[in-house]
Amino acid sequence: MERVQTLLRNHDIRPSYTRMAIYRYLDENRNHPTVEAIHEALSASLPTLSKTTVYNTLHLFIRHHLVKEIDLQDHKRYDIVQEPHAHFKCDVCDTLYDIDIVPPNAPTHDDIVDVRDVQLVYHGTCKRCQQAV
Amino acid sequence: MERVQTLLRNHDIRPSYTRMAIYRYLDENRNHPTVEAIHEALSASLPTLSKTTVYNTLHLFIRHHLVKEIDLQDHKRYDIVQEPHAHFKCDVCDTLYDIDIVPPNAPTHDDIVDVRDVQLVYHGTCKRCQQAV
DNA sequence: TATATATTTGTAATGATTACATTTTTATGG
DNA sequence: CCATAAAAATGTAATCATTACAAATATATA
Ligand SMILES: [Mn+2]
Ligand SMILES: [Mn+2]
Ligand SMILES: [Zn+2]
Ligand SMILES: [Zn+2]
Repeated sequence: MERVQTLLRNHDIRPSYTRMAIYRYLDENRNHPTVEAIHEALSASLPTLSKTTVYNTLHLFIRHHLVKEIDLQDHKRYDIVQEPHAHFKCDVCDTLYDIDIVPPNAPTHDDIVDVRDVQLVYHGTCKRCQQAV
Repeated sequence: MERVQTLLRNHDIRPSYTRMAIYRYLDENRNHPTVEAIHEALSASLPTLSKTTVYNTLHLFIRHHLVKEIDLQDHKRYDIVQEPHAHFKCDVCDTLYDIDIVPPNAPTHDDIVDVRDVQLVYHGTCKRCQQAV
Protein backbone atom coordinates (compact mmCIF):
# COMPACT_ATOMS: atom_id res chain seq x y z
CA MET A 1 0.00 0.00 0.00
CA GLU A 2 1.43 3.31 -0.99
CA ARG A 3 1.96 6.09 1.52
CA VAL A 4 0.10 8.77 -0.47
CA GLN A 5 -2.84 6.43 -0.94
CA THR A 6 -3.35 5.88 2.79
CA LEU A 7 -2.71 9.54 3.48
CA LEU A 8 -5.53 10.60 1.17
CA ARG A 9 -7.80 7.91 2.62
CA ASN A 10 -7.07 9.19 6.12
CA HIS A 11 -8.33 12.56 4.98
CA ASP A 12 -11.53 11.09 3.50
CA ILE A 13 -10.37 11.54 -0.06
CA ARG A 14 -10.71 8.66 -2.50
CA PRO A 15 -7.23 8.08 -3.86
CA SER A 16 -7.74 8.17 -7.59
CA TYR A 17 -4.70 7.97 -9.82
CA THR A 18 -5.02 11.64 -10.74
CA ARG A 19 -5.39 12.79 -7.16
CA MET A 20 -2.36 10.83 -6.08
CA ALA A 21 -0.35 12.28 -8.93
CA ILE A 22 -1.29 15.83 -7.98
CA TYR A 23 -0.59 15.19 -4.32
CA ARG A 24 2.78 13.65 -5.13
CA TYR A 25 3.68 16.58 -7.33
CA LEU A 26 2.95 19.06 -4.52
CA ASP A 27 4.87 16.90 -2.08
CA GLU A 28 7.93 16.64 -4.29
CA ASN A 29 7.88 20.22 -5.64
CA ARG A 30 7.60 22.45 -2.64
CA ASN A 31 8.03 25.65 -4.59
CA HIS A 32 4.40 26.84 -4.32
CA PRO A 33 3.44 25.98 -7.89
CA THR A 34 0.59 27.59 -9.81
CA VAL A 35 -2.24 25.62 -11.38
CA GLU A 36 -0.55 26.21 -14.71
CA ALA A 37 2.73 24.71 -13.47
CA ILE A 38 1.06 21.66 -11.96
CA HIS A 39 -0.95 21.05 -15.08
CA GLU A 40 1.97 21.44 -17.41
CA ALA A 41 4.26 19.21 -15.37
CA LEU A 42 1.75 16.38 -15.04
CA SER A 43 0.56 16.56 -18.65
CA ALA A 44 3.63 14.60 -19.65
CA SER A 45 2.53 11.51 -17.75
CA LEU A 46 -1.21 12.24 -17.79
CA PRO A 47 -1.82 13.55 -21.31
CA THR A 48 -5.57 13.91 -20.85
CA LEU A 49 -5.35 15.80 -17.56
CA SER A 50 -7.56 18.87 -17.72
CA LYS A 51 -6.98 22.13 -15.91
CA THR A 52 -10.46 21.86 -14.43
CA THR A 53 -9.40 18.65 -12.71
CA VAL A 54 -6.35 20.37 -11.26
CA TYR A 55 -8.58 23.14 -9.90
CA ASN A 56 -11.14 20.66 -8.58
CA THR A 57 -8.52 18.52 -6.91
CA LEU A 58 -6.73 21.46 -5.29
CA HIS A 59 -9.99 22.78 -3.89
CA LEU A 60 -10.78 19.31 -2.59
CA PHE A 61 -7.37 19.16 -0.90
CA ILE A 62 -7.94 22.62 0.58
CA ARG A 63 -11.34 21.64 2.00
CA HIS A 64 -9.68 18.63 3.61
CA HIS A 65 -6.81 20.73 4.96
CA LEU A 66 -4.09 19.08 2.94
CA VAL A 67 -3.13 22.20 1.01
CA LYS A 68 -3.13 25.92 1.57
CA GLU A 69 -3.80 28.59 -1.01
CA ILE A 70 -1.56 31.64 -1.12
CA ASP A 71 -3.06 34.73 -2.75
CA LEU A 72 -0.63 36.92 -4.59
CA GLN A 73 -1.38 39.73 -6.99
CA ASP A 74 -1.16 37.47 -10.03
CA HIS A 75 -1.80 33.72 -9.85
CA LYS A 76 -2.69 31.67 -6.83
CA ARG A 77 -0.03 29.40 -5.39
CA TYR A 78 -0.46 26.11 -3.56
CA ASP A 79 1.50 24.97 -0.53
CA ILE A 80 1.48 21.49 0.94
CA VAL A 81 3.39 22.58 4.04
CA GLN A 82 0.99 22.90 6.96
CA GLU A 83 3.34 24.28 9.60
CA PRO A 84 2.70 28.03 10.01
CA HIS A 85 5.37 29.98 8.16
CA ALA A 86 5.88 33.14 6.13
CA HIS A 87 6.81 33.77 2.50
CA PHE A 88 9.01 36.07 0.50
CA LYS A 89 7.93 36.90 -3.02
CA CYS A 90 10.55 38.20 -5.42
CA ASP A 91 8.72 40.69 -7.58
CA VAL A 92 11.29 40.29 -10.35
CA CYS A 93 11.32 36.52 -10.92
CA ASP A 94 8.07 35.65 -9.08
CA THR A 95 9.77 33.01 -6.96
CA LEU A 96 8.05 32.43 -3.63
CA TYR A 97 10.54 31.53 -0.89
CA ASP A 98 9.66 29.97 2.45
CA ILE A 99 10.56 32.09 5.44
CA ASP A 100 10.91 30.15 8.63
CA ILE A 101 9.14 32.39 11.09
CA VAL A 102 5.79 31.88 12.74
CA PRO A 103 3.38 34.75 12.01
CA PRO A 104 2.30 36.53 15.20
CA ASN A 105 -1.08 35.65 16.65
CA ALA A 106 -3.84 38.14 16.03
CA PRO A 107 -4.27 40.44 19.02
CA THR A 108 -7.62 40.59 20.75
CA HIS A 109 -9.76 43.02 18.81
CA ASP A 110 -13.34 44.15 19.26
CA ASP A 111 -14.46 43.16 15.80
CA ILE A 112 -12.73 39.78 15.55
CA VAL A 113 -14.17 36.54 16.84
CA ASP A 114 -12.72 33.64 14.90
CA VAL A 115 -9.34 33.64 13.15
CA ARG A 116 -8.87 30.70 10.82
CA ASP A 117 -5.75 31.60 8.89
CA VAL A 118 -2.83 34.01 8.63
CA GLN A 119 -0.76 35.06 5.69
CA LEU A 120 2.54 36.87 6.14
CA VAL A 121 4.15 37.79 2.84
CA TYR A 122 7.24 39.90 2.25
CA HIS A 123 7.88 41.50 -1.11
CA GLY A 124 11.13 42.59 -2.66
CA THR A 125 14.04 41.37 -4.74
CA CYS A 126 15.84 38.10 -4.23
CA LYS A 127 19.60 37.60 -4.28
CA ARG A 128 19.67 35.98 -7.71
CA CYS A 129 17.78 38.87 -9.31
CA GLN A 130 19.79 41.49 -7.45
CA GLN A 131 23.08 40.04 -8.70
CA ALA A 132 21.85 39.79 -12.28
CA VAL A 133 22.41 43.49 -12.96
CA MET B 1 -4.52 76.66 -1.18
CA GLU B 2 -6.08 73.38 -0.30
CA ARG B 3 -4.27 70.80 1.80
CA VAL B 4 -4.74 67.92 -0.65
CA GLN B 5 -3.47 70.07 -3.48
CA THR B 6 -0.17 70.85 -1.80
CA LEU B 7 0.12 67.27 -0.57
CA LEU B 8 -0.09 65.94 -4.12
CA ARG B 9 2.34 68.60 -5.34
CA ASN B 10 4.79 67.61 -2.64
CA HIS B 11 4.69 64.10 -4.05
CA ASP B 12 5.29 65.31 -7.62
CA ILE B 13 1.72 64.68 -8.70
CA ARG B 14 -0.13 67.37 -10.59
CA PRO B 15 -3.28 68.00 -8.59
CA SER B 16 -6.02 67.65 -11.14
CA TYR B 17 -9.61 67.84 -9.96
CA THR B 18 -10.07 64.10 -10.48
CA ARG B 19 -6.90 63.19 -8.62
CA MET B 20 -7.84 65.37 -5.69
CA ALA B 21 -11.28 63.82 -5.58
CA ILE B 22 -9.87 60.30 -5.54
CA TYR B 23 -7.31 61.22 -2.91
CA ARG B 24 -9.96 62.85 -0.74
CA TYR B 25 -12.18 59.82 -1.05
CA LEU B 26 -9.42 57.52 0.16
CA ASP B 27 -8.59 59.92 2.96
CA GLU B 28 -12.17 60.17 4.17
CA ASN B 29 -13.13 56.50 3.62
CA ARG B 30 -10.47 54.47 5.29
CA ASN B 31 -12.20 51.17 4.77
CA HIS B 32 -9.87 49.82 2.07
CA PRO B 33 -12.24 50.40 -0.84
CA THR B 34 -12.12 48.54 -4.14
CA VAL B 35 -11.82 50.27 -7.50
CA GLU B 36 -15.49 49.53 -8.00
CA ALA B 37 -16.43 51.27 -4.73
CA ILE B 38 -14.32 54.33 -5.46
CA HIS B 39 -15.70 54.64 -8.95
CA GLU B 40 -19.29 54.21 -7.85
CA ALA B 41 -19.01 56.69 -5.00
CA LEU B 42 -17.38 59.42 -7.07
CA SER B 43 -19.61 58.94 -10.09
CA ALA B 44 -22.26 60.99 -8.32
CA SER B 45 -20.15 64.14 -8.36
CA LEU B 46 -18.01 63.22 -11.36
CA PRO B 47 -20.48 61.67 -13.80
CA THR B 48 -17.93 61.16 -16.56
CA LEU B 49 -15.33 59.51 -14.35
CA SER B 50 -14.08 56.35 -16.01
CA LYS B 51 -12.85 53.25 -14.25
CA THR B 52 -9.65 53.45 -16.24
CA THR B 53 -8.94 56.79 -14.63
CA VAL B 54 -9.49 55.32 -11.19
CA TYR B 55 -7.02 52.55 -12.01
CA ASN B 56 -4.53 54.99 -13.50
CA THR B 57 -4.74 57.35 -10.58
CA LEU B 58 -4.37 54.63 -7.97
CA HIS B 59 -1.31 53.25 -9.73
CA LEU B 60 0.11 56.75 -9.87
CA PHE B 61 -0.48 57.18 -6.15
CA ILE B 62 1.14 53.82 -5.49
CA ARG B 63 4.23 54.72 -7.51
CA HIS B 64 4.51 57.90 -5.47
CA HIS B 65 4.01 56.04 -2.19
CA LEU B 66 0.72 57.69 -1.28
CA VAL B 67 -1.31 54.49 -1.37
CA LYS B 68 -0.73 50.81 -0.77
CA GLU B 69 -2.36 47.94 -2.60
CA ILE B 70 -3.65 44.98 -0.61
CA ASP B 71 -3.99 41.74 -2.54
CA LEU B 72 -6.83 39.53 -1.45
CA GLN B 73 -8.28 36.53 -3.22
CA ASP B 74 -10.96 38.57 -4.95
CA HIS B 75 -10.57 42.29 -5.66
CA LYS B 76 -7.66 44.51 -4.81
CA ARG B 77 -8.09 47.00 -1.98
CA TYR B 78 -6.45 50.38 -1.53
CA ASP B 79 -5.15 51.81 1.72
CA ILE B 80 -4.05 55.38 2.29
CA VAL B 81 -2.59 54.61 5.71
CA GLN B 82 1.19 54.40 5.46
CA GLU B 83 2.04 53.30 8.99
CA PRO B 84 2.89 49.60 8.97
CA HIS B 85 -0.09 47.61 10.24
CA ALA B 86 -1.93 44.34 9.70
CA HIS B 87 -5.41 43.48 8.44
CA PHE B 88 -8.22 41.14 9.26
CA LYS B 89 -10.47 40.02 6.42
CA CYS B 90 -13.88 38.67 7.30
CA ASP B 91 -14.52 35.95 4.75
CA VAL B 92 -18.28 36.27 5.26
CA CYS B 93 -18.89 39.98 4.69
CA ASP B 94 -15.54 40.83 3.00
CA THR B 95 -14.89 43.69 5.42
CA LEU B 96 -11.19 44.45 5.86
CA TYR B 97 -10.40 45.64 9.38
CA ASP B 98 -7.23 47.39 10.46
CA ILE B 99 -5.23 45.52 13.07
CA ASP B 100 -2.88 47.71 15.01
CA ILE B 101 0.22 45.57 15.15
CA VAL B 102 3.48 46.06 13.32
CA PRO B 103 4.37 43.06 11.14
CA PRO B 104 7.65 41.46 12.19
CA ASN B 105 10.73 42.31 10.19
CA ALA B 106 11.90 39.70 7.74
CA PRO B 107 14.68 37.60 9.26
CA THR B 108 18.03 37.47 7.49
CA HIS B 109 17.78 34.83 4.80
CA ASP B 110 20.24 33.60 2.22
CA ASP B 111 18.02 34.32 -0.76
CA ILE B 112 16.72 37.73 0.27
CA VAL B 113 18.45 41.00 -0.38
CA ASP B 114 15.94 43.79 -0.49
CA VAL B 115 12.56 43.79 1.28
CA ARG B 116 10.27 46.57 0.14
CA ASP B 117 6.94 45.64 1.67
CA VAL B 118 5.14 43.32 4.07
CA GLN B 119 1.58 42.13 4.15
CA LEU B 120 0.13 40.49 7.23
CA VAL B 121 -3.47 39.40 6.74
CA TYR B 122 -5.64 37.36 9.09
CA HIS B 123 -8.70 35.55 7.81
CA GLY B 124 -11.80 34.49 9.66
CA THR B 125 -15.21 35.68 10.77
CA CYS B 126 -15.94 39.05 12.31
CA LYS B 127 -18.14 39.71 15.31
CA ARG B 128 -21.05 41.09 13.31
CA CYS B 129 -21.19 38.02 11.07
CA GLN B 130 -20.72 35.61 13.96
CA GLN B 131 -23.67 37.11 15.83
CA ALA B 132 -25.89 37.07 12.76
CA VAL B 133 -26.67 33.35 13.13
C1' DT C 1 -3.77 82.17 -30.15
C1' DA C 2 -1.10 78.15 -31.50
C1' DT C 3 1.20 74.16 -30.11
C1' DA C 4 2.92 70.71 -27.21
C1' DT C 5 2.07 67.96 -23.24
C1' DA C 6 -0.67 65.86 -19.73
C1' DT C 7 -4.94 63.85 -18.43
C1' DT C 8 -9.06 61.44 -19.12
C1' DT C 9 -12.08 58.50 -21.58
C1' DG C 10 -14.17 54.42 -24.04
C1' DT C 11 -13.60 50.21 -25.93
C1' DA C 12 -11.33 46.07 -26.75
C1' DA C 13 -8.18 42.46 -25.18
C1' DT C 14 -6.32 39.49 -21.62
C1' DG C 15 -6.28 35.72 -18.71
C1' DA C 16 -7.15 33.32 -14.44
C1' DT C 17 -10.90 31.19 -12.41
C1' DT C 18 -15.53 29.21 -12.29
C1' DA C 19 -19.86 27.03 -14.10
C1' DC C 20 -21.77 23.36 -16.06
C1' DA C 21 -23.08 19.66 -19.03
C1' DT C 22 -21.05 15.49 -20.87
C1' DT C 23 -18.06 11.59 -20.78
C1' DT C 24 -15.39 8.26 -18.51
C1' DT C 25 -14.16 5.52 -14.67
C1' DT C 26 -15.12 3.02 -10.51
C1' DA C 27 -17.91 0.57 -7.12
C1' DT C 28 -21.66 -2.52 -5.97
C1' DG C 29 -25.07 -6.19 -6.27
C1' DG C 30 -27.27 -9.83 -8.51
C1' DC D 1 -19.81 -11.35 -15.80
C1' DC D 2 -23.24 -7.80 -16.67
C1' DA D 3 -26.32 -3.82 -15.09
C1' DT D 4 -26.70 0.20 -12.74
C1' DA D 5 -25.58 3.97 -9.83
C1' DA D 6 -22.19 7.06 -8.01
C1' DA D 7 -17.88 9.40 -8.39
C1' DA D 8 -14.31 11.46 -11.03
C1' DA D 9 -12.55 13.68 -14.96
C1' DT D 10 -13.08 16.33 -19.12
C1' DG D 11 -14.08 20.18 -22.55
C1' DT D 12 -16.13 24.24 -23.46
C1' DA D 13 -18.27 28.41 -22.40
C1' DA D 14 -19.01 32.19 -19.18
C1' DT D 15 -17.36 35.51 -15.82
C1' DC D 16 -15.08 39.41 -14.45
C1' DA D 17 -11.23 42.18 -12.63
C1' DT D 18 -7.52 44.24 -14.71
C1' DT D 19 -4.73 45.99 -18.57
C1' DA D 20 -3.74 47.85 -23.26
C1' DC D 21 -4.37 51.22 -26.31
C1' DA D 22 -5.97 54.79 -29.24
C1' DA D 23 -8.83 58.80 -29.39
C1' DA D 24 -10.62 62.85 -27.13
C1' DT D 25 -10.23 66.49 -23.88
C1' DA D 26 -8.02 69.64 -20.87
C1' DT D 27 -3.99 72.24 -19.43
C1' DA D 28 0.38 74.63 -19.75
C1' DT D 29 3.62 77.31 -22.30
C1' DA D 30 5.46 80.47 -25.55
MN1 LIG E 1 5.44 27.79 1.95
MN1 LIG F 1 -5.28 49.35 6.57
ZN1 LIG G 1 14.11 36.92 -8.00
ZN1 LIG H 1 -18.09 39.89 8.68
